[in-house]
Amino acid sequence: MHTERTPLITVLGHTAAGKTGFAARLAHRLNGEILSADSRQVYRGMNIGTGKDLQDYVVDGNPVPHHLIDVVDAGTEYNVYRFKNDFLRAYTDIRQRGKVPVLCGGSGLYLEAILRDYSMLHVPVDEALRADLESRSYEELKSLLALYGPLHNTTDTVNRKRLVRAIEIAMHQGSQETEDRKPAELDSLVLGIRFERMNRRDRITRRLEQRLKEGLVEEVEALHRQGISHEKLEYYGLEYRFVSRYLARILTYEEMVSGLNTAIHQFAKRQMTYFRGMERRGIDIVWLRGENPPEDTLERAVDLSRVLLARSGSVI
RNA sequence: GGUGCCAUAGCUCAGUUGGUAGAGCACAGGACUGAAAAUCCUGGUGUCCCUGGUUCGAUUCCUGGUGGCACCA
Repeated sequence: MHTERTPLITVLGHTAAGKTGFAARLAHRLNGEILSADSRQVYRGMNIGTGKDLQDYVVDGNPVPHHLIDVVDAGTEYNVYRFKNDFLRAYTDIRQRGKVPVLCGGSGLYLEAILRDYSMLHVPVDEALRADLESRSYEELKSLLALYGPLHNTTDTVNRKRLVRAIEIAMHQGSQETEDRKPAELDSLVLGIRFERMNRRDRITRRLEQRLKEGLVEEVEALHRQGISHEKLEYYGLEYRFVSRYLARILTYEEMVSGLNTAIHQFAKRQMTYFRGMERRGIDIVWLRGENPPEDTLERAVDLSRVLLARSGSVI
């Protein structure tokens, strides 16, 4: 049995780099389809705040098919495990139809889960276990997790919630054989779009102003009216967190805008740190300057993609 | 115009009984496998408003400016 290498083109970059429009144009040229790698855009009804620019998927009047957007209801939970499963299903589907898969997004963990093929088993919530762990102290939970060997995830011990989940996963893995699936190895091209720091900040600030004009506050208000609590809105992204605090009168309008702007700048910086980390862990990223003429950048990306597709025997 | 108070990091402010200074936020770097736009770690970036004086030494005390705030006219 030979190991087949299947192609995957990835477009990543910090927020407000114009990834979506770029990936859509690239996919359009390559007869491809987009797989979103955005941990926020999976939620239905969260549009302005997650930057779900659906019009960007239309290139010269032609809609480019996209996946992994609007896959769950707002207010429910989603995570990297579910993302990986959803990705594999969509990816297989795209390949079977002979299309070129283009992964596009800025959620570093989600991207890396695909590009480095994280192994993740299905581990259901164990209510009995959780109830049992409820009474344990933080230190007790920590030593309990330590019984299962070295930490798989170094951020497992940052709080109780993560500790409990880590123990749940560790116990589950101990109780069953390690998964022996052999995923098709990816033949990967990773393109990264980045702007210089000052330009990145300008773009973020301008886009935030734009989103406020488009009705960001009203969107969050509507979600809250539908029954998503302020407490929950804290976890659906920066826009929802800050606007929710404004609606709850914890922040003034001015504090909300400036605080949100700052938080997005910090997030973009963290994204870049994550991407550098991915490079250190062995993922090659071809960086494209956002400041360059878009046509030149697109042609370069098309050329690089064709080399990859020819190598993997795909016809375009 | 008079009197009083204030002036220290990008911002808000501590502090130095005279030995050139430190918090929060901002900012920078890093970590990252089931909430990842999450969570966490590290780092002080400075004409201490200007001028003259006292002093071995002044951001600190004193003189005179400048700017701000308050009160009185």
